[in-house]
Order: sequence, then C-alpha cells, then structure tokens
Amino acid sequence: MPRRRRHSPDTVARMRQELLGWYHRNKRDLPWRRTTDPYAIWVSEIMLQQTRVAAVIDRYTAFLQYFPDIQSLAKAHEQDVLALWSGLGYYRRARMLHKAAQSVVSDHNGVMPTTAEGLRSLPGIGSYTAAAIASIAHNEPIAVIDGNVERVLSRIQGWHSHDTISEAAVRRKVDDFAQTLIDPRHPGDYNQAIMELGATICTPRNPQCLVCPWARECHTLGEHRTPKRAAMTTREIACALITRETESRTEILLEQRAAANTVMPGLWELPSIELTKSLKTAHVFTVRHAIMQVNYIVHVYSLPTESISSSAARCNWISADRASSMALTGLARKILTKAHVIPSRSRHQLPHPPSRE
DNA sequence: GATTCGTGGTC
DNA sequence: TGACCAAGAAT
Repeated sequence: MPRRRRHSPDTVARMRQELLGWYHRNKRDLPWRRTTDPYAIWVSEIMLQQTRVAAVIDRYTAFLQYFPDIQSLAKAHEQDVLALWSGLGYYRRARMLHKAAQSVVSDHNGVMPTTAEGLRSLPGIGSYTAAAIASIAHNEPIAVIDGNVERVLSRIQGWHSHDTISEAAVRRKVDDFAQTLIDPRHPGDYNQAIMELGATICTPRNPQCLVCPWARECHTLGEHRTPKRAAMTTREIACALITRETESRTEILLEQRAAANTVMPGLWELPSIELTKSLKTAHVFTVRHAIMQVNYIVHVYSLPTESISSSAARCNWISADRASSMALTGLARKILTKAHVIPSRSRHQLPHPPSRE
C-alpha cells in the first residue's frame, strides 16, 4: 500500500515559489555567488564543508587569487596548497582537492566532469558536493542534502528517529522529500535557497519561525532533536618558542609533522617538549586550543636551542616573514601571533602568496 | 554504521 | 563560559 502523499503538486509548486521568492529578497552577497565557473564553485563547496561561511570568504578569495584555475592548482606544490588552507582545518580536504585537480588534468583532459555522477568519482567529492556543483554550475536537477536541508525538512515533517524508525530511514525520507521539492527549472538557486533558509532562519537554536517562508507548511515550528555529544577532555601540553637573530631577520625554530601522522600531516608547528621538563623561569604564556574532543592547555616556553634533543630531526630555522605564509597548524599560528613573531591576519589582508626557495 | 578529521564564532 | 556546532567525506 503506497504511503500517503503529504504534499500535492500544487503544494510543492507553492513551496518552491515561496522559498525562491524569499531567497531572491534575502540572499547574502557571497563571492561564490558571483561566478558560474565550476572550478570556483568547487573550491567554495570544499571549503564550506563543516566550516562557517564567515571563515571561508577571505580564504576562498585568496585561494582563487593564487590558484585561479585547475591547471595552476594541479601543478602547485602540496605545501603551498596547505599554506593557503592553514587555519581552516580538515586539511585532508586541501590534499584531496589538490589530487582531484591533478586527476582532472591527467585523466579528464583538464575538464571537470559536468554531472553529479561524474563529479562523485573525484577525491573529496561526496554526494553533497557532487550535487551542489552539478546543480549550481550545470543546472542538473539533483537535490543537495546537507545539515541544513536535513534539519529544515525534518522539522517541516516532524520526522525523527525513534524505536521503530532508524536514522537511516529518516535520512531516506528526507532524500525523497528533497528530490520531490527541488525546482527543476532553478535547481542551483533552489538548493542554495534551502541551505540559506537553514543557515539564517531555520537555525538549530532559536529558529525564526515568524519570518519563515515555509512556516505555513511546517508541522513542528522548530522542533529538533540532536544526539548528545561526547564530553570534552582536557590535556596539558608544552611547546618551545625558540628564536634567533641573524644580521637582517628573526628566525623561529619550527617542526614539520610527519607525513604518516593521521592528524595534520605535513603541517608545521612549534617543537613539542615534555611538560615535566619545562622550566618555570622560561615560561612565556599559556593558550587554550580545542581540537576535536580535546581541550588543550598549551604552555609555551622560551628555551635555548640545546634543549631540543634527538627528536629535532624535523626542525628547521624559518624566517618570521616566511613562517606566516607557511602551512602552520591553527595552534602554531595562534601562538606565533600572540608572541608577535608573525602579524595577526587582518580581515582584509589576504594570506601571503606561497613562497618557496 | 560508527569514527575521525580542525577551527573559531556564538549564546 | 564552555558546550555547541558549520554548505561532509573517507574509512
């Protein structure tokens, strides 16, 4: 027996009109909405994965300035790609984007696949990103399902997992509903519109139902259940701030994380030292830095070079000027900024172009 | 299906 | 103020 249809074709048509009308009146002016270049759309979608719009805007602009097309990205050094990603997090995204660009050049004659199915075969492009690029850049009528879409549609229908309905089953219902709702004439705008609604109106907390274009269709007006998260743990660590002066410049000792490391491989950070061996007299300051489920309390010590022993194989003297444009971890960037070794990034100052010798 | 991967803004 | 979380993908 077929499931009861909750929305007639008329209702679907009205919802499309309500959403697209709201979007055209309220959409934010974002840099990736000013282009139709599939490569630029791609870069924006990778950066936006699990990352807020506000954090992406300047990084997107800088990335496209230094890698304006697939060819320039494909021939870049990975360290320079990571340098432009420094501080954004989830660095695997940058490495996969780089590898995917090389794959497009070597295996696809330099031309990106144009369908969601084709895009899906590139590293770093999953179902969401494939649908986003195909719909926005090529008008393919395929619905995106991200955290926003899942929340918006679940709230409208009052869907949530419980004893007899698994999360996967809810997800399948959301998929079906999303694909029913998408406007086949304006798939890119429709997909961006429903995400924009989730990001600005139908937010996780305190949804603005009074101004929501879909309030009339919504069964719950903002109800949403989220699973509890694992508690954060706290860990105390220490690192060494070691500088030296040459005739013309300040240099800082930095250590490159091993390529085999599962976390942030290849990125640069301050040499770590044992907490117990740190000297109180050499203490500079303490910073807090949360990475995933761990809240780090980081003690920074100013130490002589000799205190870095046998494990210093990956250490290099780096000029302060160059350090700021390298692939630093977010923590290293935070410490070097606080210690005034490198300048803080102003909002309008783009990251320096990758420099290599 | 559950884990893992970063970071900084928000309330 | 610290928990929450943001346009996911890979394994």
